[in-house]
Amino acid sequence: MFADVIVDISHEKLDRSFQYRIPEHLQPKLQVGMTVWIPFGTANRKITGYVINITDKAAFDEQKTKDILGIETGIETIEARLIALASWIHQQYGSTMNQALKTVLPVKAKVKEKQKKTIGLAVSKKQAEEYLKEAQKKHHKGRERLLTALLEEKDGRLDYSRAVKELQVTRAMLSPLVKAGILRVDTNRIYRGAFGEMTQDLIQSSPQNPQIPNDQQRQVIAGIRQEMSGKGRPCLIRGVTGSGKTLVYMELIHKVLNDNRQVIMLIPEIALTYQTVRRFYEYFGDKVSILHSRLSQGERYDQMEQARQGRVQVMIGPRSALFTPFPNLGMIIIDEEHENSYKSETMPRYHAREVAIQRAKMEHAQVVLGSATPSVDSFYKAKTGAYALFHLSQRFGDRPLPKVEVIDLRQELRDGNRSMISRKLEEAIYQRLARKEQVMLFLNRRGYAGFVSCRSCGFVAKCPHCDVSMSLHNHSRLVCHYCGYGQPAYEKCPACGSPFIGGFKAGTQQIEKMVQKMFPQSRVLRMDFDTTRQKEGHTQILEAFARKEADILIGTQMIVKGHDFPDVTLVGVLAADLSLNDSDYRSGERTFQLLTQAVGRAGRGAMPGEAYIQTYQPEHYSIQSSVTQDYEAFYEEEITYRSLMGYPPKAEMLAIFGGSLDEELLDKGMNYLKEFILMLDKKRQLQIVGPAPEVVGKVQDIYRRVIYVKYRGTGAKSRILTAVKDRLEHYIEINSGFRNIAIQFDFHV
DNA sequence: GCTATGTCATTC
DNA sequence: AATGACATAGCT
Repeated sequence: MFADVIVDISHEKLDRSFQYRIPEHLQPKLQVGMTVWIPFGTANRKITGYVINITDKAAFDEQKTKDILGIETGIETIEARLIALASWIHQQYGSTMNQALKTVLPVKAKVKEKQKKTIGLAVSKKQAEEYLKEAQKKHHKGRERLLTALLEEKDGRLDYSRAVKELQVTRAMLSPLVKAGILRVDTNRIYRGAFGEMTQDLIQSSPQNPQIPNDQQRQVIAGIRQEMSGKGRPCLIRGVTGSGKTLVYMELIHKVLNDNRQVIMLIPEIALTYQTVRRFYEYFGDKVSILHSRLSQGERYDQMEQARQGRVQVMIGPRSALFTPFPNLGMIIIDEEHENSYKSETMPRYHAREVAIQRAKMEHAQVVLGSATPSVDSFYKAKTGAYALFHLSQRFGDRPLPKVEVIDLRQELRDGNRSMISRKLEEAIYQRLARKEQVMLFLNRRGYAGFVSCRSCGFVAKCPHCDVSMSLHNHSRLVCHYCGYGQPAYEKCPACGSPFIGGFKAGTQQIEKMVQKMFPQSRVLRMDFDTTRQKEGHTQILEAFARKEADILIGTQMIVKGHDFPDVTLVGVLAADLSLNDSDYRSGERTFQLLTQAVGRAGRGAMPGEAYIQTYQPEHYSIQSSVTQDYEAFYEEEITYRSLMGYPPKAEMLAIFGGSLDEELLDKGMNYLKEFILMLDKKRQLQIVGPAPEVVGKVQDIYRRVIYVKYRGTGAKSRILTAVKDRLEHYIEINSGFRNIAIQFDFHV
């Protein structure tokens, strides 16, 4: 018998399985998913590996096949399923198997003591100085660098990895010195500190009487139960804000727990507030455990271990909670499923929603998605019957929606008001201040706002081929980040001739200054990256605002997610255009979601709320439908646009990112890739867009380019783009020209 | 011709 | 990632 083993060394060249013989005494015990000790390399050094397959067929020269040394115990069969999931992620998203394993098995960081290598002098300082002089005479530059550095250190020793990096010390220059007895290389183990303590105060809160679901909630619960015993499709709940999705989740969880199965509930990190957590503790007591980003590796492992041993049954947390090793997983809930924090931005670039659906399929569990503003992708799947769709339309206590008004900033300009705050909004803020109510001013900026627009008529410079906003480069050229199309910047608006055309600049700091000046007697808080840098800065500001230590809160995305402020009766969106004109085909979708959330912040308490949306494009459907809070209307417009332009979900799209220090090399490489895809695509089924500079074209001296490959038509049957990705990976591997280019793949389906 | 250093292929 | 084999530049 043989076992295919993945070695525990992260390097692309080792990112495949190696076959080992299973010694007879291990044959009854060894299973797929287990961790084993194996001899590796010419020196047969002892390392760990993961068994991903067991077979009786030799796939390698039997003469050279080595034996498995032993099984690493303490890691059970739940891992086997997770390793299978890692394998799916590896295939689907084109990461290395190791990267996939690392995301799926956080366990690995366990007690694995780190080894630290140091270089030290084996002779006295005086002698070392002699050697240094000798080295200088002989022009042994490497030795000179190393010896000088060692003599400068107090204790005469250097960190091995640092020496390699900073002094370019190589093995070749080190080994003769060690042999000659001048230097010594020592390895000593360093152990991790003890596990931190979990906050205990929550656990003390006693179970509360659960709320009773209303008719509509009961219907949804029954509907999902029915789907579970039938087709078991993923269920999407579209529930307007305040319709009580959480209660539905809790009831569903309760029923799954009764079947002796466990539940994973994903929520965006930012929504992981004390209130949410508390509510679950009150209902489920210590059956619930929470993962969050402030947990250390050890604490994280501790939580996972509790889940494995069945000491907790519900795991709540962000993306990474998806990989909780429950023995009998029954349900995965993804709240706020449209949030883009569910998308990983590092390899493997997986989407938690897709991985959740795959894991659920493999473990026969149910997926439940919930959102007030579902992603276009998910709603499309629900419309086409791939998902089951449910609605929650009744707001708690029949509270009315806030009154929403759109303010045309073009008109403001015509009337001579050139500030960022319209007269109407100014007036409304005055009223709230007088009534001692609170105001939130929202700047829906997202990263870079490099777009160009006309403040007089609302014209936005868009790419003629891709219909997304172009970005201004060096104040002189407009560039499309999808296809690379470029043109000189406008001096006058091509639509109305106005000279008021240019880049859009607006920062929270300027707004703060202006508001402070406009309302000198008011207390203003600002929340953005700068003010939340320090740990807990985030919650500190929100808590201060909740305690009414300020009248006006100014901020970006972070202020509109998840937090309830009962005394906020006015929300102002300062420039809806900022997210509307992201150079991305999803900017309309994101704007609708952000506006809906922002509007929902007004009037959460007893007093009715009001919202003002300022914009230069009042007629845009994303803005119009957020006024009426009409998701379906928005969806219909958006899906028409996606269909027309060939964007997901109406088409499949593969993004190929390239990064390199050498711009020329990068451009050459990316063009080669394009040629290669064209050559593969004999039937002309694919559309290749780019290469183009990424939105942020250069980061830390690394130039970045992107190519998009579109395939019109969707469905699991079409594995065309995956095939393209596999061929590209191979092509990149065998061509040495790509050695200094980092390539990443990302699917938009 | 020797030594220090760089580069490359190999790992079941 | 770590190792041994091989290549090459600069010295004696």
